[in-house]
Amino acid sequence: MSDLRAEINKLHANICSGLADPTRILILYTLHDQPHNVSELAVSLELPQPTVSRHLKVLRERQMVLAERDGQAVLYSLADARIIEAMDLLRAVLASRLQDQSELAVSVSQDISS
Amino acid sequence: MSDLRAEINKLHANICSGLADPTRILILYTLHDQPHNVSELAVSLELPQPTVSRHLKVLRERQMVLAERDGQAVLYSLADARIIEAMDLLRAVLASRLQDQSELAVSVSQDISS
DNA sequence: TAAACGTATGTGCATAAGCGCATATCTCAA
DNA sequence: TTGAGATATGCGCTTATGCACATACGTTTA
Repeated sequence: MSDLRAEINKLHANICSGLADPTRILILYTLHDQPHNVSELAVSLELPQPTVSRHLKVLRERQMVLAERDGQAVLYSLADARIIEAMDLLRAVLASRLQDQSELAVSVSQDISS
Repeated sequence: MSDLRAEINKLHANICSGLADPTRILILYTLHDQPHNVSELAVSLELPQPTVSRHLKVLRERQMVLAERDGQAVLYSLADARIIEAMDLLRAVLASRLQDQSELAVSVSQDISS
């Protein structure tokens, strides 16, 4: 494989690792609703402010969110709505998986009781 | 937030962490072309067989690939094409980002030379 | 300029991830 | 049933990630 492709895959993996945390997923969906500053997020997500700030740093470094100063606060917003689209697709994959499993569970319990 | 939502976000993050590695991205795109067994992947990706096997385990645990025995070999295939759709969307996000940066680079160099 | 507010980061710690190597396990054929 | 091929895993190591706490930094207002 070419070095260029390898480099692109690294960047791609880097974006994906931005998604690979439940708190950051929550932050991204929250910012998709509307922009928020750090302390708003900390309150509504019931997390310590430094924790939120650190997660936002991860997302900012990957340019998945935009940061804009607003007085003493910093307003964060989603950088690209396609990130949400991608997450929704993965949620759909997850939903199918869970449905398969629950159907399997039902058929197993029917099998046991017959 | 409800515990259920938190649990779903954990599962969601778990799937995303399956994508958060350049080698696994490569494997997923390769399996999207067509199913392959482990040693085929190891040869074509130029990686040690144990490395490929371990990455496949990660993907298998998350039910992102399917494994089917085929004689002595194990044939792996992509479990859900929407995984590729999601990755393509994230690649598009990445492409936009890189394009913005290159445009910025051009405008900076024009600015310097003027 | 000092105090107050909002945000970011340094530090220490615990846990998880990735890799290379050797080796165990499974499957088929002789 | 033994050997060869294909796949999976145990082990040791290094690096990366997430968190809590304290604290530093930046901005506004008094």
